[in-house]
Amino acid sequence: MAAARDAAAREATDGDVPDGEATAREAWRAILALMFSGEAPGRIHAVCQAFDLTPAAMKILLVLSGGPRPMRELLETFRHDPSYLTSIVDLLERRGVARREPHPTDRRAKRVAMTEEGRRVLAQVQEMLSVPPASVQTLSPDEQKQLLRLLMRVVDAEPTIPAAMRPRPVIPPSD
Amino acid sequence: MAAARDAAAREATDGDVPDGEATAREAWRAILALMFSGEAPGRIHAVCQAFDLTPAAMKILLVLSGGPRPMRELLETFRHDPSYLTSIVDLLERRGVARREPHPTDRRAKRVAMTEEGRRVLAQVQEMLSVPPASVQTLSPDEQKQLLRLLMRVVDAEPTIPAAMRPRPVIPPSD
DNA sequence: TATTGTTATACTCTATAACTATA
DNA sequence: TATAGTTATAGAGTATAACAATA
Repeated sequence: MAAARDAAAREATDGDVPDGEATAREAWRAILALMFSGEAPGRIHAVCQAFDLTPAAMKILLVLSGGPRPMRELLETFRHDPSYLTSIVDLLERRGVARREPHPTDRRAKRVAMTEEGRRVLAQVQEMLSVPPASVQTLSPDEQKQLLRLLMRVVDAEPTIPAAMRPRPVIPPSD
Repeated sequence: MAAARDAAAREATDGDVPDGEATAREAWRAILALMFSGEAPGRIHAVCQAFDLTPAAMKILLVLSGGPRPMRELLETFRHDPSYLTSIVDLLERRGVARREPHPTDRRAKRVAMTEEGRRVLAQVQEMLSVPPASVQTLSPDEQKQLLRLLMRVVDAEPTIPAAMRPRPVIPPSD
């Protein structure tokens, strides 16, 4: 822990960061700023409240949209404590959005599957979360397309992002 | 609360969203995905642990970089409960990164100011947070510049983002 | 013996209610 | 009487330790 801090201190004091990395860093800082301070934190909070789910439970729900998952796999994905995952799945079951089912081959294990109610809730959660902050509309339609194109490339390079969370290309209206 | 859910349900079921908004929405979803599931959550957690600060305390520190702030103003900015702000400032004082000082004109009020140690810690925190996920390097240097340019425009349109969190333009090396 | 998951418990983060001091 | 901030306390959210069942 002290080691990490020392490394940071070293880099923070001498300013000769390669230029290529500097651009990526500033872009990343922009993304952090948008998530940390704009309308985002309040809205995520509001969505969780509206559906009586914790942020952790909501993220699990997003992953379950891809199909039933053994608890073991969810643990690897989220790096939670096993007992905490138990409580999250308990909550999801109480809300009726997911249920435990026996693992087909390993009788020790259980799988977690999304219910029909879960699909309905997920659709609404995603709808509420997806509303962009007004500041994005500062960009022209063309610039917005540019931004989406670049961000999709970045997201595509992140293997751990569940399919339901990935942006989809916008198809121009057919009429 | 039920009203918000109903509105979401309505939008989630009929798919005729205006195309311009659809692009902004997908771009925003990409940003959410990067923050929710990539390397980001673990790293934010790690930084807070490394400096023994809570996420809330770290955000206050970022704001204080702009100068001393009355607690009242911090409450407006973060919409926390007053008693919770008290405990956050207590923590910042215990860590030696900020201190309370009397308000110059209103003897009821107090201002919170960053210490020299606070400036050192802030520099290291920002250094650690600013490391972009590897996926950003998927983009060419030119594309990274494009991305930064677009994101800076969006961030500039968000008035509540503190100066210390805003991305800075990358100046090409002078040699 | 190792692995999957649960129970019981404790710790951290955040909010609510009642209070003190100043305006 | 209203406002700035604190204390005491309660409630979520998350982790640690000991355990039961299956492999």
